[in-house]
Amino acid sequence: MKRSRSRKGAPGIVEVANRAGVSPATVSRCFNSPGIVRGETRKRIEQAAEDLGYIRDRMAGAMHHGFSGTVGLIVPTIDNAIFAELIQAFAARLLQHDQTMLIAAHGYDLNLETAIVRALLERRIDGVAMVGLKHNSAPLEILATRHVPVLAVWNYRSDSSIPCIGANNLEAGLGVTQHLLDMGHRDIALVFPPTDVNDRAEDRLQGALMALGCSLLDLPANRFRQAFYDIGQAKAAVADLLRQDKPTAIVCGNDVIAQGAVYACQLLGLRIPEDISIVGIGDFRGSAHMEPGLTTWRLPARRIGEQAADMLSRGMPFADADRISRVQVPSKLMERGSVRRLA
Amino acid sequence: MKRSRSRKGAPGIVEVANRAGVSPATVSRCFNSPGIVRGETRKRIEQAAEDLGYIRDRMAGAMHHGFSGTVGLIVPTIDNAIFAELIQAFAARLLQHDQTMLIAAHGYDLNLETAIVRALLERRIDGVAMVGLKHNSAPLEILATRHVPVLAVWNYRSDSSIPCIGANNLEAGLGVTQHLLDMGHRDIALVFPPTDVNDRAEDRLQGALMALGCSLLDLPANRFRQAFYDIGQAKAAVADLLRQDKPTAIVCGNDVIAQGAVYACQLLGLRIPEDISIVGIGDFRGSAHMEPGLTTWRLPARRIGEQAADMLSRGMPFADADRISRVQVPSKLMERGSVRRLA
DNA sequence: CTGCAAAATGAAAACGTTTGCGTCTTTAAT
DNA sequence: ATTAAAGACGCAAACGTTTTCATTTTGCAG
Repeated sequence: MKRSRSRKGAPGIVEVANRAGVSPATVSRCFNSPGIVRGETRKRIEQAAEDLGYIRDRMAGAMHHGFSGTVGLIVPTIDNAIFAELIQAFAARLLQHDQTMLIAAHGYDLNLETAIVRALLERRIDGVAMVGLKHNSAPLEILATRHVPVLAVWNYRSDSSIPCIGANNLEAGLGVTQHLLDMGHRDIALVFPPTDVNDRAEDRLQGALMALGCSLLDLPANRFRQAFYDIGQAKAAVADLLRQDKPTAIVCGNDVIAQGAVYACQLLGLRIPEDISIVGIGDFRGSAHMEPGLTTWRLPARRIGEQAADMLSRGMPFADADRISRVQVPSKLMERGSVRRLA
Repeated sequence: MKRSRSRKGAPGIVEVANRAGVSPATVSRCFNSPGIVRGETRKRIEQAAEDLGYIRDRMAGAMHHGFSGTVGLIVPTIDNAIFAELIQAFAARLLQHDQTMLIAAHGYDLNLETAIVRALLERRIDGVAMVGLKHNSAPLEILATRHVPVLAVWNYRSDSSIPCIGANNLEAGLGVTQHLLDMGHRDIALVFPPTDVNDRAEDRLQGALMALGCSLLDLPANRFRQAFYDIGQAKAAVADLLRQDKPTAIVCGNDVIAQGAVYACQLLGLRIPEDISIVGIGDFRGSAHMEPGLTTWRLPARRIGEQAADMLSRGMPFADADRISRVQVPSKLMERGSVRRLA
């Protein structure tokens, strides 16, 4: 039934060894610690490997020392501008470290994470990066049991229970809202996604409310809207918001929502920033080129991705029992044209 | 130096076997062909596996039958809306088949593909999907030698040399341009990326020229611009184009370029579609919600991704020497508001 | 030359599964 | 009840590396 793959044309380490006139052990050493084989021998081996088109089998190797050279990345979604830059940077940097990336998306369904973690573990990943600090305990426990390093990316909290690298999202929410206040805005609406499974949004919202000096409940009904990270949905939500009495500015949970907000304004014939100001969070690809350019909070996705890859590639001495390593990457306001200064 | 991972807490198949009072062989069978073990025995084994938190090691298994349960996906870029939907769909469907995805991007540098293919092969992928029909021979040969199934995704050509699944990009380029002609436009400009390493763009451009009934050389200097798939670059290119004598419509190589074109128009104060019409290709996430909605050619990314995953998961009997399977998925014009009918 | 430490290499035992080939039960047919 | 066929299961040999330990070679000082 299951026809076993005839690895006919694929030479193994022993074929290389034979051709080079050495033992398989030496060939293995030649690849893993080139320093300990004699120069001339190494030349011969490399030549033989080259001739035969040898490609090592890391799985076989992984059976011994347990390292597969592959790490996992778990994101809420790929189908979206949000994590694109992160994923790309992570993958690219990993490749430089001679590692590869196994990626999976759970679509903001944290329960799916358990299945995903299992699937990754079956492939013996050396470590895993997962977006966000909020996770079910099940997958975390499984990973802990196997001693697989876990790194939370994207968000930073000084009191996170797992190692993390990311920006301070509270600061982001606070920052953009404060900017609006600084520009003289007093009537500000908020458009955010549900925060129950999204700690990034949770922190941003909290930061925004902190700047506003009030709680969500204090907010007038028409100064808050919920929308997933989806342009169409955000557009609809904002359009609905704007059809009633308008605020002078809108804080969007991220740039995707901001994009939807911009479309909503265009739909209603409102000019930005003359009629209404908009700020986003994230500074995704393209946000700078919008008309007007979107004022937003820059989250250094590329840097986070690269550094996460570095951390996971190294011996990764983070989370050594008592000391959890937490890295906060700097983020900052990008002032562009979508905010108007009020008298 | 390299502290070997103490897989202390990780039970193997033999621990499960002991606890269930059977041999490892039976446990293995219980997972791979549940049908051939007695119901009562199976229950006991499953219980034991559950208790111990057993997670099978597919690498060990892969050493025998050669299948790792992982397939590769090679795309030009992740950092972009273009392939996001494809990647997401591919990964999600793969997960349903109990497979995982190893992904890598080459950034439109085909030479990098060889290194990527090697990296994937070292992990013993069961198959690989790569965007596009144009590839160097080196990676293709390595894959062929190893009998690893290859599937080109995204573009379709009836005469492709490797199995493929995708839309007919020539038809796409032809279709949007013809639509413009049908709407009365006669002065049309083209904005496309370099076509030397991008067969999708190549086909689209050819289709557009076909509709126009001329070659690229016949085109007036100010009716063609080159821009990579980057919003900022496209915006600049189109703005440059529009500052001189304006065409009545622009055909964009894809929706990313179209987005840049829209921003360029907004920058110059041109209204769409009153002052100028714009069409894209791709129908990416968000294109439908723009103001006005972008008229574009819908490439069913989700469907391509899912079907590609299905093909690669099955025994994949495509490319059986003489018979190369080529799947063309239907694509179509999405008429929205960015094109104006001319008198 | 001789002898010895250091360096280079080889032999073989892992690693955790799968699977072909037997053996021992069942079940069903006579 | 007897026997054959089918069904369950166990044994042990793979799979392609890495790594420990032992052995051989090399370099060098005496």
